[in-house]
Amino acid sequence: MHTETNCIQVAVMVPLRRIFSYAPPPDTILQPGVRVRVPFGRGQRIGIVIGSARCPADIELKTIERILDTQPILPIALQQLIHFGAAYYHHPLGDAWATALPALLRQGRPLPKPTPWGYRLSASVTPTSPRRPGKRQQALLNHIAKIGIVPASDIPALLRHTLRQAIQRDWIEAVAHSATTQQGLPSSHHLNTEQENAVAQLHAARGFRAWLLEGVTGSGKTEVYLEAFRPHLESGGQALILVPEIGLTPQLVERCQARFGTYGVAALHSAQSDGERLRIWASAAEGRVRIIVGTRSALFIPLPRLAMIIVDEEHDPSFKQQSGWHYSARDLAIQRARLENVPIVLGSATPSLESLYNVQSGRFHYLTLRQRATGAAMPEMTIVPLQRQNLLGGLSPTLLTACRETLEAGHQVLLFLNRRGYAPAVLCHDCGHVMACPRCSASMTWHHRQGRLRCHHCGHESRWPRTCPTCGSNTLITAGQGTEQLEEVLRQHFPQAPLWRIDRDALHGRDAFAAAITEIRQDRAALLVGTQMLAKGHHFPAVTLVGIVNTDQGLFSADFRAPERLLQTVLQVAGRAGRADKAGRVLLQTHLPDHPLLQSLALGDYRAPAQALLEERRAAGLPPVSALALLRAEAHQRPRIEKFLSAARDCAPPGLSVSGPIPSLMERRAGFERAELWIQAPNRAQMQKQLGTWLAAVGKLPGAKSIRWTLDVDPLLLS
DNA sequence: AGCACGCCGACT
DNA sequence: GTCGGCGTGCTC
Repeated sequence: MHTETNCIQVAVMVPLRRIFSYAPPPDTILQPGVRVRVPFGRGQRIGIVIGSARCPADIELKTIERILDTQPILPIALQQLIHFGAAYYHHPLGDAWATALPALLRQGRPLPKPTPWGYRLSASVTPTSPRRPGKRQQALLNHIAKIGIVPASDIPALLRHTLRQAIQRDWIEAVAHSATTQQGLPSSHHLNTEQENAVAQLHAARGFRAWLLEGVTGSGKTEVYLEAFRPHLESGGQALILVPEIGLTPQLVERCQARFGTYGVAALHSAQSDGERLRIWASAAEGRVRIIVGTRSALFIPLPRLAMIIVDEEHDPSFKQQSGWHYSARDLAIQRARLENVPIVLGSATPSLESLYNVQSGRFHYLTLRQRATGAAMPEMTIVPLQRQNLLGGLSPTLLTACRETLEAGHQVLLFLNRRGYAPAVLCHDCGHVMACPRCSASMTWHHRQGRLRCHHCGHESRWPRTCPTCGSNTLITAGQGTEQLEEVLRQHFPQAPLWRIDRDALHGRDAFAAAITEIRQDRAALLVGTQMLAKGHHFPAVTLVGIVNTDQGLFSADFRAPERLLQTVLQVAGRAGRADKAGRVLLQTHLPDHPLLQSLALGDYRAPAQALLEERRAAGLPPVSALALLRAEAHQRPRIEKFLSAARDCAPPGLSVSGPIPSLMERRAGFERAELWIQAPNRAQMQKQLGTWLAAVGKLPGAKSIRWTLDVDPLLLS
């Protein structure tokens, strides 16, 4: 005779692929999605109630220590999204929950009390406080007087103290909820026919539907997003915009604010403090903020009246989390849209091959903007062959001449080089020994200003070696160019031209970047040198010449996605340039002028070369045509990872094609030897179905505990 | 992930 | 003779 009792299943916030059962506290009802504090090991942990089950009464269970929420912390659709994402990427559920929640909630802190929707000037004509407003308070009062009712979300964290004082002194009063019937401001631009068509189709959408909005740079995609929101916002809905990096798209936030500020607009990103993020999170959950612009993690923000999701620059690899839970915010956003039954728009000038493939297979609907809304012509692309040219710091005479002409015409030049530092390598001129990182299989980068050799992969630093460690020679030289060297060469060559270097080393913090952008916008002749940072978000109207300094970097990478990224990066950088009255041109420096990809790219079109790459992927059986996952392993001794991965390969189910172990692209990183298995399947569904049971077996393999291993489903960057 | 238990090298 | 290295095992 077996007796059974009720037990509560809890996803504990530890990276363990299992659920734990607890005895419920007496006289309680626990809904799924409620946070609990549970005894775990010799300490306590936060967990999420997943459900309840019948357990044999003779198993001794610990009891839930404390219930932290009266209501589920996330609505059911988001709970389902986390469960789907944990299952799809085969990540421990508790850890997926931990990733999805703001830090303070993950730590068990209470939800903040609902704050007022907004503030207005107090009705009392004679303030009870005898004190006069201070400088800051007066500024705040003036601001509120001008706007009428200011949403709480529009008041910067800096002014919260000022605000609290002003409320205490009865100058300002809280408004409980959006009593405003205000509408967004009308669009300041007329939409062109293409934009109108796109907006009309989006307005007509009901329920879930995924769109790819392919619009050349400058075609006014943002305008389409904003106008697509309008009716939803007017009927009380909320919108979510995901962007790759918020620091690079402040204009998007500003434009939302300018047009729909009365509805409540907030940005969510990692530069904010935990407290700030939680406040914004809570105000979105309460419906006080109606538009959220955020990076990857904003995907999980609760929006009770969600009406539409946008993923801007959907091709950008930063939507894929590279550590911990390896999820793609873009792909999960589609799942969220499906679960919440709302339309989703993926926008890009250079869509990912994944999205193009989804359009071709009918999963996505397609919208296109071919004209630049500004009326500016697309820049003209020219291939600059480098063979047998005299290069000055990696710059050809053709590019230097073009720079001079552009500066003399009073315009700006943008030189793109995706390499920080002075030189990517230092080597011995006598014996060829390369100064390598002792902990990684990579060369050390020379940083001239700091006078340090630095490894860009693990942060290891050393000084310039006095002599070659192999042959003792003292003739050590740099090889190759980075942005720091480009800056030096250009300053010598064009001493009177203002020069801006835009990379992570030259600019510390968001403010430095914003300040540089403001200066650059001053519209005088100048040289801009930069990395990836220059390629995203900002438009530089005075730039009429773009130089791609090292095009070939993207042609030699062992990452099968490198050509796709090269294509996207070049066209994105090219799109930064020019405006209606100043035609732009782009020079592509290459040692392979006849390369078909470059030939095709030089026509300035994305679709033809992208389609060619897609056909190559199809022929090679690579994503997006098939499904791919990587089982990566790291350990100090190479034989151990090889033994582990071989054993894993040998227990794989027949439905998965597993190859390897092969050394990772970077064989050693931060002192760890690295290798991987490539797992391929005809499609994602089949992959997903078979990975689960296999992974359970892999976890039980000898060595599985002493080797660091991770599964990356739909890997985006090989490393 | 933490944290404890458990066997082999250089130190008070 | 101990302190401590990290291999392995467990967490309801």
